[in-house]
Amino acid sequence: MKKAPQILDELGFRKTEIRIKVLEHLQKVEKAVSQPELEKKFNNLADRVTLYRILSAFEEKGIIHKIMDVHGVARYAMCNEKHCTEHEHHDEHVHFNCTECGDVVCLDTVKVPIIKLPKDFSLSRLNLNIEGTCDNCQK
Amino acid sequence: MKKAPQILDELGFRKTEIRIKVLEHLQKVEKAVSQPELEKKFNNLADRVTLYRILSAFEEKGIIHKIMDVHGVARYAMCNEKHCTEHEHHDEHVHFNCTECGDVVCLDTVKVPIIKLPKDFSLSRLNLNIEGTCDNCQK
DNA sequence: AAATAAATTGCAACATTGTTGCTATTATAA
DNA sequence: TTATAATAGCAACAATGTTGCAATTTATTT
Ligand SMILES: [Mn+2]
Ligand SMILES: [Mn+2]
Ligand SMILES: [Zn+2]
Ligand SMILES: [Zn+2]
Repeated sequence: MKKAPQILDELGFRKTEIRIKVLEHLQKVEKAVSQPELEKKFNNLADRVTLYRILSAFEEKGIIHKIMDVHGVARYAMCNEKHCTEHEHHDEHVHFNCTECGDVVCLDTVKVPIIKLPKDFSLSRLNLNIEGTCDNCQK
Repeated sequence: MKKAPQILDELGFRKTEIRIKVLEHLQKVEKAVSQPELEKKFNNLADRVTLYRILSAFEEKGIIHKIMDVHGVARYAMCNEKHCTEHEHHDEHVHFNCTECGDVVCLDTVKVPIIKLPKDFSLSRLNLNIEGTCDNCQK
C-alpha cells in the first residue's frame, strides 16, 4: 500500500500533520469513519471544520468515498476499487453497520446485485446499508 | 383503504386535526415523507415537535415505517406489507430517491435480493437506497 | 352537561452534524 | 529568504432531531 505522504504529494496536497494522520488512519482501520469519530481520535490536533474539509478534499480526488450510514451520518472509507475518480465513485458493495460496536465497514467482496427497476426509472447511484452483528461482535 | 380517523381510533390515538391530516397525507401521496416536508405542508397547523412525535407514534404502532434517505434525513411511509407490527417492520424493498424532484418512494414491487454475508456476520435489517431519475422526471 | 383523566400539543432549550466567510498560519516553490 | 497558495482556525449559522414541562384538548365517566 502506498504511503500516506506520497499519496498527498501526488494529489497536490500539502503534507500537514493532520492530513497525514487522517489518511494513515483511514488506511489502517479499513472502516468507514465519520468526522465525529476523527474528532474524538485527533482531539486537539485539528478543528472540526478542518476535518470536514479534509474529508471533502480527499473525496473530491477520488481516494475516499462517502456514504450515509444507518443513522444518517456521513462516513468515509478508502476506495479500493481502482477506478474511482473525482467525479465517478464505484461503491457497489454492501455497507455493514454493526449494531453492537457501531462500526461501519465496506464489504468489498459482497457486491450489490443488479436491480431491475420499473419502466422509466433510471439509476445513477446506490447504497445498501445492512444492519446486524459484525464478526467481531458475534457471540 | 381504511379511513384515517378509523385507523387512529383502532390504535387508541385521538382524532385530532393534525393527526388525521398527516395520516391522510401519507395515505394519499404514497411517498416517504420527512418532517421538514410536513412542516412546509401543514405550516401553522402544528409545531415541529408535534410532527416528530406524531411520526414516532405512528411508527411504533407499525402503520408507517422509517427510512433514512440519501441525505441522511428520516422519512416515513405507509406500511403496505401486512405483517408490520410495533417491533417488526418489514421493509425489504428498494427506496428510490429522485435526484430531480427530491421525492423518495418505496418501490414495493422491487424486493432486495437475499444477500449472502461473510461468515460471522448476521443481518437484522437493511435499506437499499437507489438514486436516479423517477418516472415523473424522465425526459 | 360538567367533571375527570389521560393524551396531545406548544414552547423553550438543547444536542449533533454540517456549512460558510473570513483571517491567520504554514508548507512549499521560487 | 521571500513570496504565494494552500491549509487551518474561529465564529457564526443552518438543519434535523430530542427532551422537559406546562397548557390545552379529547374522550370518558359521573
Ligand atoms: Mn464503500
Ligand atoms: Mn419502504
Ligand atoms: Zn461489531
Ligand atoms: Zn423525480
